[in-house]
Amino acid sequence: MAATCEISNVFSNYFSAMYSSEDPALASAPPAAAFGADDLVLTLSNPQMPPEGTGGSQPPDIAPCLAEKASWSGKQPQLWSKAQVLDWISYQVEKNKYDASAIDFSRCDMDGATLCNCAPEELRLVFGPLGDQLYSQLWDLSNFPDELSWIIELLEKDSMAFQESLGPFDQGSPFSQEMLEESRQAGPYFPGSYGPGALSPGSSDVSTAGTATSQSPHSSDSGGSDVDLDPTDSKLFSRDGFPDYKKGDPKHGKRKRGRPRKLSKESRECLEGKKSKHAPRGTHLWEFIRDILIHPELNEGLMKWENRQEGVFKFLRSEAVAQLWGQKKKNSSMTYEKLSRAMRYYYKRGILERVDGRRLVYKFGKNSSGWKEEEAAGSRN
DNA sequence: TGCTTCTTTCCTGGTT
DNA sequence: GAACCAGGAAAGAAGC
Repeated sequence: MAATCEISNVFSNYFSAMYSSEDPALASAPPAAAFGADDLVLTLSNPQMPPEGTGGSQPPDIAPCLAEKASWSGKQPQLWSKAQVLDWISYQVEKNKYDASAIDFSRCDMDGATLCNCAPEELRLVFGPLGDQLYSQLWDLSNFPDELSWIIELLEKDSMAFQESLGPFDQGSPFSQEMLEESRQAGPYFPGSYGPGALSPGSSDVSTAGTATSQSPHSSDSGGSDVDLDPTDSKLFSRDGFPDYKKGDPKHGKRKRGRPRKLSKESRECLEGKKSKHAPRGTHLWEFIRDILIHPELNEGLMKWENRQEGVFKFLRSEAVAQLWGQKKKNSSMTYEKLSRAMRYYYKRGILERVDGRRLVYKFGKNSSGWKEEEAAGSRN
């Protein structure tokens, strides 16, 4: 199915963007590259906001609430007016604390389409060092929201079919429903907008390499070795409103045990948008894991089946999966160690079974469902 | 309000 | 020594 292939490619890009900390281009890149991924994640969580809150000095849980909706946000850069282009440039200048005097404003009189057609060199000429940053941001704005919207559309259908096939048991497939629910708000849906009109990541000196190249996670992973995110490198998920105390703060000694206190109800509503009072719980780790596994076209390089019939699977990029889980649970400090602890609790409940002697390998138990081929197949028809 | 479930976090010790 | 695994303990979040 062609759509499946495209989803695969898109998610490869998406995951590469999120987990490409080992990408030399990204590793050596200035903060610009990191901003791209950061913005992407933030955009997913707070689509109604500009990629980053404009209230720089506000506390993280308040700032997004007060941020004024930018005129350019939620709109394809290609469609920006001249005024919106200027607005966006101002925003970037302010965000990066950039010296605006270095910008040749006489050459900024362009609309979005013109801006998008600029090569990185041209942007650098006009905006100086900020040019690379702008190019990177433009790439993200031009591509990711649309790609995700498109995936979301498809997965939503997939998820609905899956739930129908499973009946009442599986209300709330976390990967394909809740995650999509969160991601759906990423922005307006522009069918086919990442075609030829979009910025190309293929440019030679792409400072955006970290966010834009479509290097498959497989490429450096021949099965088993962990090419994971550094667990401490939580920048990707650092600005979606988590209280700072969640990150181990050496200045304040050890953290208390147990789950950190959540944001106030008001702050949460502000961050997440007004949701129904009784959102279904539905987000179970094992379901999340299962959904990654039964969507092989989406989980490239994250996990794999060792024995589909037996329900045996293996983590290939354990920390990446943990980060994804953490992102879903709005917990930037999630690690594979914590995730695996939760996994081990499933042994007692028969949701998972031990696989002795094999690292990173687990097996679905008799109390899990939805992973068997016939069940999963039902979700695709 | 209290109980229960499901994590999340921290920790120690063992294994690979 | 690093990464992973196992499991105890404590605690938060959310549903009932």
